[in-house]
Amino acid sequence: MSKELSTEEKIREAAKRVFVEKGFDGCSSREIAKEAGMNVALVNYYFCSKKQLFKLVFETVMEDFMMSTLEVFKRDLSLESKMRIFIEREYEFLTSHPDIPRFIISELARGDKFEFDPRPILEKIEATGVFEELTKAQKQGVIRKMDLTNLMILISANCQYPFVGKPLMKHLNKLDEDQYTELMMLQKQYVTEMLIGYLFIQKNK
Amino acid sequence: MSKELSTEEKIREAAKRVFVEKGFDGCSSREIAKEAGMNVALVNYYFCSKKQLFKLVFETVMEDFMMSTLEVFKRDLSLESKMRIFIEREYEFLTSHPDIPRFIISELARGDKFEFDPRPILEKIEATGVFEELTKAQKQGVIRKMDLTNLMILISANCQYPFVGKPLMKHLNKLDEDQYTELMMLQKQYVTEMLIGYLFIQKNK
DNA sequence: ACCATATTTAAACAAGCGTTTAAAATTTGT
DNA sequence: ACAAATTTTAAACGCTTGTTTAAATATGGT
Repeated sequence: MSKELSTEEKIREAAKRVFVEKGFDGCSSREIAKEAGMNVALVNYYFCSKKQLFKLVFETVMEDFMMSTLEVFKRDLSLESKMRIFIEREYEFLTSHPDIPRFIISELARGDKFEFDPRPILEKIEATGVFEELTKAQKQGVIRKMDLTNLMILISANCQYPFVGKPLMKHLNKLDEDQYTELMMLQKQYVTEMLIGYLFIQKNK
Repeated sequence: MSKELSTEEKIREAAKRVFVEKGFDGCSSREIAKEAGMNVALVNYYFCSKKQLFKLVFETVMEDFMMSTLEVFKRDLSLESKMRIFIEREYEFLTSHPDIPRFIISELARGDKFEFDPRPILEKIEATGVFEELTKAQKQGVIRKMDLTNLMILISANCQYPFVGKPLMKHLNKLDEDQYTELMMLQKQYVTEMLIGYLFIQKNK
């Protein structure tokens, strides 16, 4: 049982659910308190302000999101295997948390709401060794040479967009949840094949 | 001069700017009125309510966004040319309106705020003949066979994500506006090459 | 058992929200 | 030029917002 949550934790978890679903502007302190089954004043008692609670939630969501998939680059595998597993994990994570990247992007877009310092998360990403590995692979002619930012966008686009753009695609194609999940299974395969095919340089000239 | 805008038009244009930038929940009627240089009461005088003004703005933004690029499919060109021009136009449009897809997706995600009927826009899309052309090309073995929704997501991902995810990428890579624009030029080329290479079936076995 | 501390509560605060009102100003038709 | 209709205004409406207060309750150490 996960009943043994403290008041502070209950509020944090409720806030995560509500913030991710509705955004900072789209919900009230009272709604978060209600979701946690607590009094409104407790939000400020434990977290000082709605803004500060949000900042805390945002940072943990951001870290969960980035780290859940990048771990694979610490493993001892070929780059191609890592890439395949990374995409697999990304789709796995996003299937159960499809609204997280949209949340992160939307909130970062209105950055004046809180000051987000990307350095801690950047250091953790760098600690996985992704960047060195990719740079090395480029020098060795294993993968296509391009700015790592372009490469990152290419991969993120094909992993995240199918979930970020889900509301749009569901509206235009009138799909229910099951149909969309099925589409994502296929999408993952197409994306993997396309990205691997494009990024990795074929040896047999 | 574009000074000859009526009060109604001034409010509509101001609302578009503010809504797209901050979202429905992120702004007030008073902010829109101020942006238009008008009295608050005029918003409701001309548009009945904030919600109705939003609905109107959303529909026009949606149509502009979808139609600005799909027109190319009405032209008499090879499918590959159309695809290349489509991607070109998409990057062109999104370079000057980078926040529009994020706006559309974010607002659709919280769909209980207004009832959006996708049928009018869908009919216009179908009138361009894209779907028939793609289906025909699949039957003839010109392009890879897959559900058109998967195909649409594949293309949208690689065109829209670089702009939708701009806040995230700018934060993680500490890029200024000029650097990002430059990256998008390159991104467009990679994406075009990758998509054409993957989707179109090579003839020389 | 008691007291100090920590937690939780209901109530209230000013400020901002979307919207309405009714009067003022302007435009229009004749 | 005048009256009717339209447009614009300032002010107010009731309600919700984030936050604070002070009293009530629960907890823990001695």
